[in-house]
Amino acid sequence: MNFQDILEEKMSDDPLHAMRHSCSHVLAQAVLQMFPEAKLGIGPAIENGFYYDFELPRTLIPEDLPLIEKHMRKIAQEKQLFKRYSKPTSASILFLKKIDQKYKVELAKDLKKDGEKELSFYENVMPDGTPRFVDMCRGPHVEHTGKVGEFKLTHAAGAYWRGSEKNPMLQRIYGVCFPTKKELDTHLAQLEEAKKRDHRKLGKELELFTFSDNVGPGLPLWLPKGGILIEELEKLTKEEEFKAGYSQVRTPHLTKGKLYELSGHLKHYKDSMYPAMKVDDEEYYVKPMNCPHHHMCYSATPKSYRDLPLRYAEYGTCYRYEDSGALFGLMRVRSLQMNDAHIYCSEDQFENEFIGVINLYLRYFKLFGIEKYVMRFSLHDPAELGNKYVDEPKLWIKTENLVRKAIKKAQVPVVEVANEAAFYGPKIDVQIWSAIGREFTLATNQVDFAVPKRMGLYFIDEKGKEQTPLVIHRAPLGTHERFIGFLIEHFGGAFPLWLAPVQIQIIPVSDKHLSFARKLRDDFFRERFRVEIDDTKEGVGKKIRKAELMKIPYMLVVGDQEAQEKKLTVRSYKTKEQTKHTLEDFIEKIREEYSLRKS
RNA sequence: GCCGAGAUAGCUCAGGGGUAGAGCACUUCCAUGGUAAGGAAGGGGUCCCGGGUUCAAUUCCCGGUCUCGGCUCCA
Repeated sequence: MNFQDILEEKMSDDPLHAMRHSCSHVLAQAVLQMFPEAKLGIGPAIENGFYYDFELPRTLIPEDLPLIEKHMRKIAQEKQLFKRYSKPTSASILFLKKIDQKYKVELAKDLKKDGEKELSFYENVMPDGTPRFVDMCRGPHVEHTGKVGEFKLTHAAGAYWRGSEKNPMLQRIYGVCFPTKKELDTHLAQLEEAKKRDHRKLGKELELFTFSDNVGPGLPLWLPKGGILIEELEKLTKEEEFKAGYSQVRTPHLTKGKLYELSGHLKHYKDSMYPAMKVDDEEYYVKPMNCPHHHMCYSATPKSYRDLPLRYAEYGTCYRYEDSGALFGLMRVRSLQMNDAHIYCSEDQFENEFIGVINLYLRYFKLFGIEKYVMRFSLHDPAELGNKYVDEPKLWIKTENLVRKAIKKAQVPVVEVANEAAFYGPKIDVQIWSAIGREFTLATNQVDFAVPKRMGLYFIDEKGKEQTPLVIHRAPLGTHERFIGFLIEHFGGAFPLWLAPVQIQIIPVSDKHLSFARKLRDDFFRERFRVEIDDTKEGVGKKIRKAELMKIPYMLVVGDQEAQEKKLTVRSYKTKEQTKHTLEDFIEKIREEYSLRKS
């Protein structure tokens, strides 16, 4: 269950919800007018609009959508009443029989099986009583089709019936819907704005990363400017982890398959791993995760309870063979560098450690100004024990309660969601949305009560007895790929000074001022600032424009004036204002701005 | 992986069964400039790849690759 579904549940008593859902009925009716043999799937309201799934005699083409919209507008004008019945009227039965709605029949049977006593039907009838459309539906609906608001069909796409890839694929039509034209237009304009922030577009424009057909899908190549983002993030996390008592380990990208047989990953993960390579009669894999490697670091030497908690961190590079259709810019890739760490602790230490991790998350999010996220407490599903999850029913409950207690103590709001856990334990996932509205897990904080035991990890307790440690897997900054993808959109490409690949652009007024510019650049280099000189033979205006497009925080125009006055003319990307500073003052100012990172 | 759409210059895109187009970028020359595009000239293409149809395919058809919109899956 993703946040979209959660939202939908929350929305169901919202008047907007009834309007959008009613709009989906209008869509269904319109589609039936165009394709009388269409089979209806489901048509819920979603955030900002609605969709409806259909089985159609032919594939929709983009030109179909305006035609369907036209039918919809006519239906809206007709002000057909929405009438609720606990069973379909005779007119509706006729209607239903004629079109043999097999998906609706399947739904009705399942609802009955689930103990739903009474199904409800919504009929659309003309003001004179002529029936036009009927749908089995829980409702609620607006009074008549004239009240379905302002809508626009946005796109069509395939979608499995009832979300299962075992089922046939239906055609889904998406639309947006708002009470007024103005709100609709505002929303559409916002979508356009969001496209400008799309990390795939900005990543290209700002020369942060690229993909190459010669390298492969989902394998991003970080260009120098993107490399700086990576360097800066790693600097930050290493400082934070140092302060929080982590130590850094380094592990190879490869391992014998044996390791994953031992850990249990092979059973649960094989499909999303690159296939094994055979070397010296041994199967080797590229690692899809770092945990088993770290566990081998743990077990390298005997551990005492005095050693715990032990925190092993590594920006580990992993490879996952994700479905080709799932790849999406930097947000879903096949090679990823994870802000990983594993905390080995006793049960008594667990709560403190877990809360420590949550607080680290919150500190990072505050630093980046990340406000729109949801913490999802991902639980197991008892029905999937022994299959998707390790078969330890009692340990699941126990561990989930441990986490629940820690969450309560940390006072962070979470949404509990079943059947989202890792195979080895419950987790807290931080859900965020990309500029175009797709949901992703940005960061994750997991508890593992199973793998350490399987792999024979232990420590000697106070009584000299062997005990299995709990392991917390944590990745507050997720992976470089997804986190930077998110940051690009979050900042719209205009990074704060400490992250900006180029912090200062020096703009000489003419060639005469190049040597002055170079001397200045060296002054900034000494202070470890990232500076570039625009030494092209362009006018100042053009150079400013280029620096603005690259969203560089500070631009220094240097010419005769600056040389004479011994002052710098500074243009700020943020304020677009020009100010004058001595070199010393300016360095002091940007140093201060830099220090905000540490707050 | 599944359903659908797309791929033309470094980038953004137009075009179309018979010498391939624009803007920006790039190179050179002129201009030596003051806060979002100075002027001129020039170079640049396997029209994604492989097959088929055709006198002729970048264009039409089939297959593949990659990207995109979704579904499924997931950091």
